[in-house]
Amino acid sequence: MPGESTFRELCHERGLAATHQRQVIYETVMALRDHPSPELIYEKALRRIPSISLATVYKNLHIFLDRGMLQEVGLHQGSIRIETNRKPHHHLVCTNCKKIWDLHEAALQPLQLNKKSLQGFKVKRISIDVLGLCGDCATAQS
Amino acid sequence: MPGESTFRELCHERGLAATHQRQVIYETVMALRDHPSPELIYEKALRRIPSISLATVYKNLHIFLDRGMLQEVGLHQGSIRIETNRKPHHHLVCTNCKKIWDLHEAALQPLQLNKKSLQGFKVKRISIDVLGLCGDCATAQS
DNA sequence: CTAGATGCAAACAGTTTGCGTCACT
DNA sequence: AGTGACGCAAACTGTTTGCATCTAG
Repeated sequence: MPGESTFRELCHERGLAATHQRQVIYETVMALRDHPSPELIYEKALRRIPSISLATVYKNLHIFLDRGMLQEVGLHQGSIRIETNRKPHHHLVCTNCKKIWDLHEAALQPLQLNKKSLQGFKVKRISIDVLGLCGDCATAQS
Repeated sequence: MPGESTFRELCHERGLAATHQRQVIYETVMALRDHPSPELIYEKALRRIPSISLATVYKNLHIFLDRGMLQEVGLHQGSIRIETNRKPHHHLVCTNCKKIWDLHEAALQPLQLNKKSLQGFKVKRISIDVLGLCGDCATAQS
């Protein structure tokens, strides 16, 4: 079972115990699409571990984010959102209805940073959000 | 008094009553630097209107954001943050200590969007966050 | 065996809402 | 005069914490 060994490795590399809850939370996120909230991840995980608690989901999501096993989407709307698209990409965010669409990286010209302005900052990734009105909201407002 | 007439105009153009509270909240934000939270804006506004309420600050910040009189920063850390830098710019965000620095637009090469991938989306602005470790956190972690 | 993980419930922080009163226009 | 804004307090939502119990290593 390659999936399981991969998860155990991910944990061991980081000094984390490979618990059942941890694995279910991780697999649950990996199986989702879009930008799920902790609450949604909790609901899905409940189906596999009826006794799992929301606090455990929160604790582990933070651990996964801190250790770089998961990424968070930058734009909030009241709750944390987890990135499930593992390909590099950015977001189209409707400022009216708050929906988020993925923009494949190729839709944006590659970005170059002026190293001098970074002043010792160690860049890990660049998050780009294109803000505006989606088709539906644009027509509704006009 | 040019400042006042500008604010009244801004309100009237949007069909908003130009109340004293509204003006103080707006001027308070304009006088701040960085990315103030509603709580901080409230504290500053209290000095000019001791009876102002936090709810009024929240209600008006949302109105200002909706009407495009103010902008919000994309990365959250538990509370909304208001943009006070009116020049186009982006952010350097430390994923460890959560501090935010402004990056003048010139530090990034201009970005071009592939129109085809936008599918009717009406772009208003592009928010870019460069995520990583700041100098202090990078040395502390190594 | 022991450090660290879990589950529960209570606590919190930030934000929103309902409603009676007040103030722009 | 009438619509919309204010201030207060209570309600909510999302998240975190403390602690007793359990489990992976």
